[in-house]
Amino acid sequence: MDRRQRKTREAIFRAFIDLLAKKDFAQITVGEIIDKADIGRATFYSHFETKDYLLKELCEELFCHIFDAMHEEKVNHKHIFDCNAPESVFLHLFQHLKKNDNNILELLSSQNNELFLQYFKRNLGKLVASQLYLFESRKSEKLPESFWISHITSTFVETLKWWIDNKMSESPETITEYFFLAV
Amino acid sequence: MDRRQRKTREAIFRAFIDLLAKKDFAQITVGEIIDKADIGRATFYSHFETKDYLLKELCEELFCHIFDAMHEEKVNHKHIFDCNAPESVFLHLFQHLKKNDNNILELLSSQNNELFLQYFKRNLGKLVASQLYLFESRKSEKLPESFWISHITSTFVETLKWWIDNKMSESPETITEYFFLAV
DNA sequence: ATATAACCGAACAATGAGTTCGGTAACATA
DNA sequence: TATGTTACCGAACTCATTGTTCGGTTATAT
Repeated sequence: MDRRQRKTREAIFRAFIDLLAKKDFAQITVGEIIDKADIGRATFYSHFETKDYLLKELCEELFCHIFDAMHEEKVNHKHIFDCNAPESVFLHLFQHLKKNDNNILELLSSQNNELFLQYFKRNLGKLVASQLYLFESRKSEKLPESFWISHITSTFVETLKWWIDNKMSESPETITEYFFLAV
Repeated sequence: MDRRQRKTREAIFRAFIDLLAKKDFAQITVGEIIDKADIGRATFYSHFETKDYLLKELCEELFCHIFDAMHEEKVNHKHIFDCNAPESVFLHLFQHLKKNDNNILELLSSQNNELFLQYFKRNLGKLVASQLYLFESRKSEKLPESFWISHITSTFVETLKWWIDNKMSESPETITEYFFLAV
């Protein structure tokens, strides 16, 4: 990819995340983004069809970043998905989220987290569904599978929200414990 | 209240709910609302400061409607909040929601339910907090109270969402059972 | 060295938000 | 029934924002 394209794209994302930390998505204008990113108007529209697509691509990038990083750690340490420690997948997720590599936390500030978390939930659901055997219990037998998957996924996201609202003061280990107690 | 004011207000709400059933809140314009409601532009703005306030007032009205109706039933039948049947509060909520008196279900269609449910959750949280003793269990001892309240509230809302997505084909009794199994 | 592709910037039309104002009709009160 | 008040109409208006266009300029790849 052309270095110019890459720099422009990064400048837009940076400006966008900065603005998201301050105000709601709906209130952010394209004018503000291009001013902060210091690029021309036409350039913005040559990169992103609309403001909504910008958000969508940002969410995708963050999401991939989290799961790719998780995947790498998995390969290096080789102790994830250990059947004796089913909670390790989620522990790693919480750990990675706390690292806040790409200012993810700013995106997750209470105003806009709904947007990313919705996206997050849709994809996390697939992971949960594929790892459902980890959650077998007395409860799961009495509930429809789709309800059960949806409940686990939602509980993860709600746990994450609670953690963020609490300034992430607890350790990832503690949060993982809360998650498995709740679910 | 002046009959003219009441009629105008109702026409606006009606048009707004109709539109919400078809498209996302962000895509609805004031122009569409006043066309459908068949009123003047200035009239709209004399009733509602902005489109956002219209949504806020609609949510408040729906929310009050649900809880007021619940309150009446409570007075008439006198068997809610029976300590032997802690689930009855939530059963009544599910029952009332299924009745769909004011086209609530259209507002809760998957596109926009996030908005109302957020509002719903904020207020339901207070109810849960005041009735927390109903949920005492092995789990609750090990979790911070604020986490526990937030989890119960979220699980209720997520259960409701799942029910709506499933066309509300289950009975309120079954859903109440699912809710108490999950939480 | 040269062709290509990205960027600039300035202008443009189109849309929607929210306001203003003079005229009309419905309401409450006496 | 007469009168003053208040809500509504409708049409025009300003303003902010969106998304597009185009000719000129600069960075990049080969």
